[in-house]
Amino acid sequence: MSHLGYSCLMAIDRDHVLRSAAALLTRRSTATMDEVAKAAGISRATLHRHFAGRDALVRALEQLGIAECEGALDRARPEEGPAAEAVRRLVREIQPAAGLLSFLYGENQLWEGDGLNEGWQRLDARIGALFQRGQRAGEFRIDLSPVWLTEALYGLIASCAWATLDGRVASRDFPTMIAELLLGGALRREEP
Amino acid sequence: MSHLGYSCLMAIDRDHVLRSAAALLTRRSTATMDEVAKAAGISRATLHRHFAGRDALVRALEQLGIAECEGALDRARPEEGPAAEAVRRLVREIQPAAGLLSFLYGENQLWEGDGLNEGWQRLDARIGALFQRGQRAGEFRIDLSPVWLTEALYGLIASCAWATLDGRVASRDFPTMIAELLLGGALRREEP
DNA sequence: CCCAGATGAGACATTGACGTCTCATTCTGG
DNA sequence: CCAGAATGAGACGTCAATGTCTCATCTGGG
Repeated sequence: MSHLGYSCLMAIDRDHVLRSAAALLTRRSTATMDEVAKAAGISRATLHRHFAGRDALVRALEQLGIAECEGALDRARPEEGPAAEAVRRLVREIQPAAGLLSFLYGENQLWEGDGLNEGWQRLDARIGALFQRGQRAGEFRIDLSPVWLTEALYGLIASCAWATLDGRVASRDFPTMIAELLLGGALRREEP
Repeated sequence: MSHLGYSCLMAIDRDHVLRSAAALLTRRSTATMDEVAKAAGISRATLHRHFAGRDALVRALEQLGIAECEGALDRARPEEGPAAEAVRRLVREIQPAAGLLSFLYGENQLWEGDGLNEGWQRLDARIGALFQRGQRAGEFRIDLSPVWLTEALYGLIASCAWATLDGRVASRDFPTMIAELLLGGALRREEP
């Protein structure tokens, strides 16, 4: 029956190819299929055996990004403890996927059609619920909607990932910069 | 001598074409030269008489974006009064250019080469100076660098412009959402 | 050893966007 | 009204990326 599917060898390779592509496209989102193949250390023919075309590759990266986000969200335990601490945990857990996310964020092809992947909606709902929980608990202000806070979180992640690649922000500061700005803002807190 | 240049008529048209292109590319950043021409109500031939090619068009849009930002910065009087108020004025003044900026923000072609337009460096310096002024005055916290605050401002503008296009954020809330999040953060302030 | 599956290298056609060109038509200022 | 400038429509040619195909080679399990 093996003529119908792929051997187990291709499964592990596929993941490696996917991650190489993510790393490359994070830097140069317009990279050629040729460059993607080279970056993964395989030939263009083999790349096409894994992914039917560029579109399929981008869709697979989208799935990977969604899966990484959901994993990060799971590990962050968003229902547990103060909402602010949960946000800090989430940002910390999501950092490894930030590059991939910033690539996907700029891939308009994923957003303009009506075929919006429901994975993003699930994520939006879960992150929005976290912010809402913080509002209900009196931790977060209520004049910024959960939807906007979620959107702003994505935007800050993409910004910081890009600034990190350019060396304008140190990689080790990533979680602090995002979480502190998102939670506390630029204004200095009153002394207690 | 008119065979060497263009009549004054093309000058006003050029601006109209530029703004039509900005409006279209804000929505579909991969729009064709054909679509750009149609959106401006002119033929592709005429579009090429104004801009040598797609690259020239993008560069012209970059110049327009820089000019709009510098104008907004001038009108916001960043040296005047409390830094937080200056930031609020800046965000309000920059809103009309937000769509164009979010397009430019995603145009990697502008950033990856070493031919970075010095206009952006001027803007970075001016906005960074505003945040630094706030830090020196004790208004802003010092654990978030001016460079990062500037980057975050760009990111929030792009996020909010995009969310506005999709109807997830109301256009009239744009200045408040950005300025309040950037300045105050999501955490509820202590009652004084 | 042998063979099926996987790979690499490369040729090939296709496609979509781009840039250039021509020519008839329209507009405009004198 | 008229000459020159500007425009629209469209026909090309070009080019880079893509997707498909073939064939020689490699590899690992039986």
